[in-house]
Amino acid sequence: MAGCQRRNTRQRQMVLQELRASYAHPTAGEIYQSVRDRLPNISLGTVYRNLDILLETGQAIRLASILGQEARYDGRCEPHVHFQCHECGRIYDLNSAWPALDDLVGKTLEGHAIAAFQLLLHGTCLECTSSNHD
Amino acid sequence: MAGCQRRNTRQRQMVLQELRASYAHPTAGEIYQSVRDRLPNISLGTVYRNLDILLETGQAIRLASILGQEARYDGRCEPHVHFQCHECGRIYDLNSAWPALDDLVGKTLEGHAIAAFQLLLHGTCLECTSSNHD
DNA sequence: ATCGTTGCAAAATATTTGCAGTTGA
DNA sequence: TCAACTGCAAATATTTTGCAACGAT
Repeated sequence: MAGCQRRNTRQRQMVLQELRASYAHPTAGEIYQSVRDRLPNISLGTVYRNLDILLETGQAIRLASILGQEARYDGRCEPHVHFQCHECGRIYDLNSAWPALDDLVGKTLEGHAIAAFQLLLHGTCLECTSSNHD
Repeated sequence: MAGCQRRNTRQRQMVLQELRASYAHPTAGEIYQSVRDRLPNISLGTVYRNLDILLETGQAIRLASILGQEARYDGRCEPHVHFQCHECGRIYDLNSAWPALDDLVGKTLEGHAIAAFQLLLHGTCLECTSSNHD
């Protein structure tokens, strides 16, 4: 399956478009719901299969979430840092630069060759902090 | 459930003991298998319920895994860095110090208050690199 | 025409929960 | 005692897969 000639199907286009349009780091189920507006017959299985292909081809990233167990996906592929709020569960992209982390890629640490990283910060997000003051 | 008087049951003791004894960042199912050697009647539901309590009381950490979908748990609670091998899936503790990260805790970044972090590096581990050379 | 892809439904995997009985403090 | 806890089994949630039909190239 890995070295085959991929086809550019409408289903795959829509999943990728949804991933790129959403800043919400959607789950497979959320992508499924959104895409159904335009492709009412798409199935959840197809969403999962396309997400796997997008991961394989480097067009998406699978996010490990500390909270919950549903995987989340991100169409932004440059290494970057995420913040997850432990009150509302939302995941935010952080735009600060992390030179120390970027430099790690390609190096070896304690014998292990580092190919990529994921830094997930968590705490209380701006919106939840504000609403806690109400 | 959060503010109640916890009981120190044998089941909870065993789950915690297993977490602290294992460097393998076990899944709930793996903990269940190990604990069954000493408590043959323990149920998987009890393992999950006790893991939740240990997370709540700060005696364990739930690891976000990039690979796979099963949650992994760690009895080491100081913030530290993990490395996951994308060939064998194993998770290793890294013992290097990360002052820049430790300093983040308690600060605010882009409006979000940071309480903790999880840095997960991935790539090929020492063992897989060696066996690739066979 | 070929073969990657799809929809569907069932299976597999992972986690949570209701309940009646048990047990630690 | 008695509320927290347990085992069990059923329910939920999440992801994967088999298969026959479909459709991009």
